[in-house]
Amino acid sequence: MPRLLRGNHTAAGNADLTARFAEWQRLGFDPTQCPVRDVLDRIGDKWTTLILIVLATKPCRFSEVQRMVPDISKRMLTQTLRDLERDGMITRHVYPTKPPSVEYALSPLGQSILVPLAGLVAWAESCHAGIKRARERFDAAGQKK
Amino acid sequence: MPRLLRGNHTAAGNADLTARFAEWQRLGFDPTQCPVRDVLDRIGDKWTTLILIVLATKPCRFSEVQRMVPDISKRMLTQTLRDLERDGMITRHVYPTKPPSVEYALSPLGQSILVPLAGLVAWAESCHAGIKRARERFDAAGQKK
DNA sequence: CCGAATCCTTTTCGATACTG
DNA sequence: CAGTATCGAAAAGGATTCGG
Repeated sequence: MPRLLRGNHTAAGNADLTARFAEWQRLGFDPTQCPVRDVLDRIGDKWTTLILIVLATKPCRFSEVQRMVPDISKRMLTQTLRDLERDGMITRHVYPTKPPSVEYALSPLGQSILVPLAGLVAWAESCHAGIKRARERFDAAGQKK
Repeated sequence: MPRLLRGNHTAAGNADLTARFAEWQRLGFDPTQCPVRDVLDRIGDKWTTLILIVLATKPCRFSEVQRMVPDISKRMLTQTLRDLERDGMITRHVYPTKPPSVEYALSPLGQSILVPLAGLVAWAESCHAGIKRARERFDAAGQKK
């Protein structure tokens, strides 16, 4: 197991999660009540995480973000930025120039999610090769059916 | 800021992410190449995380998992379990009884993702109230338009 | 009991055209 | 420049039925 993932957290992570599970179960996993559902639904969408990381490099204007994330459509960029603003993760400042320019930046809340996000990114990068190997094995075994 | 989120990781999380961003950008964010896309696409779906946490409490049979996660359909349970097995996150053992029983359990890889996941869960729980307040403020401000 | 197969609804996302 | 509005394709997800 990679160095980053060992240590005293291995057991703690498990214990924490299983302890809270009963509580979520009691609430019926209601997405409007369950923080985990709520947060995962957002960072699980196609662009949110990427935009957060872009804004982590520096505050950006609308079209700057679009240049940094080549494939995003204007529609999705607008929508994702507004959702992030609504959740208090980013700030939006309009400079009354002509034509107008708008700058987006991470709020303290947005900054703070980068920490657990970085943990997940580290896990993804260190385990991705293993996942791909597992997939190949699985698919190869399936062929023999 | 909650205790769990302070400390020497606050800056490191940011630096790590921005450093890697350039590399992902160079690869065109290809989902088949980018570990982060690949991992987030999975844990971002509706059931994967929940099932991982269920199996973290103990190995379970198919119908046990279904009982623990009330709203999941058989179709999605089957599919999510197979995807997790394919990625090497869980193991599947068939006991040749009659009728057959099948037991699912976390693999070491599946265990290891619980660590970064627990970090995200902790963040979600400690920040969810703030997010909800931000939403109310945003929506209230929007009314005045 | 475990799951495959089918059908259908909902959600998400992209393309395009238009506005202040 | 920074969006909005509308449309349609595609994917995800749910309900139901069937089979080993």
